[in-house]
Amino acid sequence: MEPDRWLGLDLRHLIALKTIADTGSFGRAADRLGYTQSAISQQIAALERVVGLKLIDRPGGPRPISLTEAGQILLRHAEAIEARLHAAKADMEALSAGEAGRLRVGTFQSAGARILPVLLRRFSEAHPQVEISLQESSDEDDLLEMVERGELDVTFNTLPVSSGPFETVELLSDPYVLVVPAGSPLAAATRAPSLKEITLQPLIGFSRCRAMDAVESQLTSSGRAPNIVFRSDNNGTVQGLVGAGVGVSVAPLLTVEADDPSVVVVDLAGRIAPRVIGLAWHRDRHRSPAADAFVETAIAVCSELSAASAAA
Amino acid sequence: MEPDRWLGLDLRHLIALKTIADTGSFGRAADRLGYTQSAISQQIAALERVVGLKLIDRPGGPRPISLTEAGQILLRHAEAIEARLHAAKADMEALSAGEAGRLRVGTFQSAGARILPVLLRRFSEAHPQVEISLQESSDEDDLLEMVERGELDVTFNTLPVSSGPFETVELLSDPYVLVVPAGSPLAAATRAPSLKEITLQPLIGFSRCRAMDAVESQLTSSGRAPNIVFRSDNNGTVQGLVGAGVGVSVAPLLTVEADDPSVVVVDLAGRIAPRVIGLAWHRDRHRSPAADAFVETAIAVCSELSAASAAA
DNA sequence: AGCCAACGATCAGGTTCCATGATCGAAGCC
DNA sequence: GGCTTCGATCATGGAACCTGATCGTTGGCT
Repeated sequence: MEPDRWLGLDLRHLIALKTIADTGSFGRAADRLGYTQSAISQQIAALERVVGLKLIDRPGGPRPISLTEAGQILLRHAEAIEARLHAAKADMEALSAGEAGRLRVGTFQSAGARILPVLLRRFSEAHPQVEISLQESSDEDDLLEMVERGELDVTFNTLPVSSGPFETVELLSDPYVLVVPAGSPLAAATRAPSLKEITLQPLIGFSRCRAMDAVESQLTSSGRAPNIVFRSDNNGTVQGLVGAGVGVSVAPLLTVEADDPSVVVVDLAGRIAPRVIGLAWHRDRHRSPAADAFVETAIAVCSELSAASAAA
Repeated sequence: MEPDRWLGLDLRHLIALKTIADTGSFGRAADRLGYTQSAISQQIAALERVVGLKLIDRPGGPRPISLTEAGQILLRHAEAIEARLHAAKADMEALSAGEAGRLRVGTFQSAGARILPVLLRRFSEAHPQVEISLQESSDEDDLLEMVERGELDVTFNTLPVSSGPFETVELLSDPYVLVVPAGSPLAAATRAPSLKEITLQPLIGFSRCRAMDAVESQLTSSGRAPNIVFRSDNNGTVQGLVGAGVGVSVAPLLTVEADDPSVVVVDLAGRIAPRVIGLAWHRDRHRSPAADAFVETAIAVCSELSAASAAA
């Protein structure tokens, strides 16, 4: 049996290829990786011998290098192998931490505000030895990238998630409502405002994210782009500006403080598709018993939250 | 920036882990890989230092070794990384072959008999420089494994395919029919026989495969297991035995030689779900222009076959 | 044309790690 | 106790990675 030279391939050579592609030069890749340019040159030469193809065009002199087609194709594989290695590393670290280990959870504000308090209390009662660490971002795709790099074990996200090595479970549907200042003509209306009517108002929006883009896309399909006058990451800020009369807001129901007398919440009667909140984790990773339990608890909590809001 | 010791991980060490798991001992893994037992011992020790966990329990003396939980989890990652490397290797080899290269296609008999002649003629007229190499198997999952290992570029298969890193496209629906001996009472019946009636007959079956299992499962759901008296890989054999009066056969329409006067083809009126034939390829692999063209041509050919059989 | 800068390739040599072959330690069996 | 089976460890040679110096190519400027 002849040894397969591919098995002798050095993972560091794949990382060198990736860093060259990223930085655009052998020298800058060497700086970033803490090698000399000579080492990088030799690594790529070794990789080319394994692969049997030229991976990088070197025109000579000060002209910039470029990846060949083979180089570009191999780069995709290199990135996937690196990601898989991150997943393996994350699994080993989680196992090292053991049953009393940490569960690293990603969250964004509106999911955090309503689901997490109940969920964390319920979960911690059942698993007091498990430490939860939370990472918040206003960008769901940021959280997914962290899951992919093994930096988070599980994250809240809006579904469907961006494509990638993820598995998800749906937790709840969160309908969009129109938040208007108390005393606004829209507050007294007896029917849901049309999308076009909403676009005629100054709009207080949330920071750009996949869910927000979907809302704005739906508003735009009414024939007029929404007039966003302000964006914030912060639920309270958005609602405060509405109450102060600066504008109205299309907001997920979960983000709205219902007791606030300065605003009125107007049902949109399904004119905007509801936001679906779920949990996502890395498809390739081993699921620890703690992660399993966290997901199960989240499903139960949100089922109760949904039932409670259907009864109200 | 501290170098990540995971990047120094040697792929051969992952393969050692996999082979130990497979063979159940360091010594046999060494034999299989062409190393000494000492090398294997040191490879696993090095891997355990990288990972930070014990991967294999060595009870000592002649007692068998076993993988720890960490070992089992890492094994899954090792297998995925190896598969990805195979995909990369296959892509590089395909690129080496260039535009005039080979396209390795997997097929099974019934797809082969009816689709391939037209398809190959059409494709070769349009791409005379591309050499097609065919690999036939009666087991669709066998073909999928070869796609996964990079040994095939694309394969015919019944959909949906087994889970794995595949992408598929649907080509056509192939209804199951009952093939009975000419002169059989079932040949003269004016309505489609029930599944139970079919299970009362001696049945000539095809070799076990996912599609065949699905048929047998549907027959069994009528309350009685099918009475399989003979199995064959070969369409002609099956039909010959039916014509000789040995039994009847539930066969995909595409496999049936319609001109044979010794048998009668009975429509089953949808009592058995039709077999869906498609093409599958490796999700992680680069798709060559030749592979793209082959898929497009297959779609066109099968669209015409379906239209022709709807008109007949 | 000569000089300089930017860039990657190659060389010589030191260090690290992989693999072999021999030996040791553990455990079961007769 | 002796033998067998099995993996660990040791000593050593060879291969490959990495550094630092030098070489070759190219473009731009004077």
